[in-house]
Amino acid sequence: MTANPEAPLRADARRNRERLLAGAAALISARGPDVPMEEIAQHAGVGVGTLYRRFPDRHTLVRALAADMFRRGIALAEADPGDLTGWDALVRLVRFCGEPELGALASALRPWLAEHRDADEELRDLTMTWLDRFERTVRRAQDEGAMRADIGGAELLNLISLVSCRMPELTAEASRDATARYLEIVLDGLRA
Amino acid sequence: MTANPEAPLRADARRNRERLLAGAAALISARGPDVPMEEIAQHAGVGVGTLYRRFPDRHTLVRALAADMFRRGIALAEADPGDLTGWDALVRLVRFCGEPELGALASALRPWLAEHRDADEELRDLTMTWLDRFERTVRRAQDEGAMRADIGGAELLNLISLVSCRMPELTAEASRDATARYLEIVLDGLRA
DNA sequence: TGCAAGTGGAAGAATATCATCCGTTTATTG
DNA sequence: CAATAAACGGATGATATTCTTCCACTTGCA
Repeated sequence: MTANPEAPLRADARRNRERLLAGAAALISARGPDVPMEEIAQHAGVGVGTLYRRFPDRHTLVRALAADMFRRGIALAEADPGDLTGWDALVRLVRFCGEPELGALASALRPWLAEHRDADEELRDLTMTWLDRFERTVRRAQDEGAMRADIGGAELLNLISLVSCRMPELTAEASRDATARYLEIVLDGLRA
Repeated sequence: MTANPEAPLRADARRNRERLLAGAAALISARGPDVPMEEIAQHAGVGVGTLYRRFPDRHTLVRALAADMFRRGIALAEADPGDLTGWDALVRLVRFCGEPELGALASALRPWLAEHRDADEELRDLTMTWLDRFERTVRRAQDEGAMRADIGGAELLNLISLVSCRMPELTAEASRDATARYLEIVLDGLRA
């Protein structure tokens, strides 16, 4: 019990933590941030006790998911290979938002984020960084004249997140396919 | 107590019934089909007792909302003034789906409908009629060569409903405006 | 092999929602 | 203007759901 709070986790514990995060992301994408903690645990194949040891309450868990999501988006935006036009970089980014692990989760967390972002400095920072990276790409595409100028990055992001939501009445693959198709239409609508 | 179950309602009762339906539509659009019955009653300015007398359970209430919604959509599609091109008729229809009373409600009820439609003949009929009217317009626009041919009516309807959802973090008007803007982008993306 | 770290899941507490019931109020009718 | 049936409100007890803790048992690791 000398327990350093930052002590490295035992191997099995780390594995379970990953399973919990992945399972929670999938479940929350489909059913919103309020799915019972017990289901999240079951879905990850662990007991509730384990879930609560790793994430003392729902807020901590959801927060971790949101932070992860932003970091992946930011990383992708910053990994832009320099040889793309602004438009192509935007297409790349938008298509990536169609991936369930990013788009469907973002979609499910949108109301939760709107409510909790302001009270949490790290989340606020991540949001702003992500938005900034996205807007930068949008502006490049607009400056090239490839994209319509009457919509901003924040708004476009919102539209994408609406279209990327997991549709629970469809299978996971069908939902993902539908999202991809819808995003192509939106992209066509964005052309100048 | 000879009560004919079809007896005409007293004037105040009919008024309250309307208020309940309108309030429930708004509330459910914003927060889904599971909002507490008590809130629905409060929002309409009546007691729960009154709500339960008019709609013996939640299913009956939601069903009434859904049926109403379909009927309004069908009526609009059938009221198509003959002098429009297929494309213009489609635009008219899609824009109307942006109205909160139709689009946001449809959006909120989508999962509920997917689950309950099959067990309810009248709902199934209404769904099919509405879909048929919509598809007819879509096909007209496609036959004219004005609209891309790689998306069907059902799919387009689904896309519209995603974009038309009420965004609870925005005011009602802001949400409606955003939807309208998004629909214009989608419409541009639909052009052949 | 020893033991601290990790685990599962039963169980009690806390909360939220349902749905009924009945004393009171109101519209309607003659 | 009464008389009366219809409608109303909202307190209330029943139910269901979800949270969170706790501890006897298991397991990775030095």
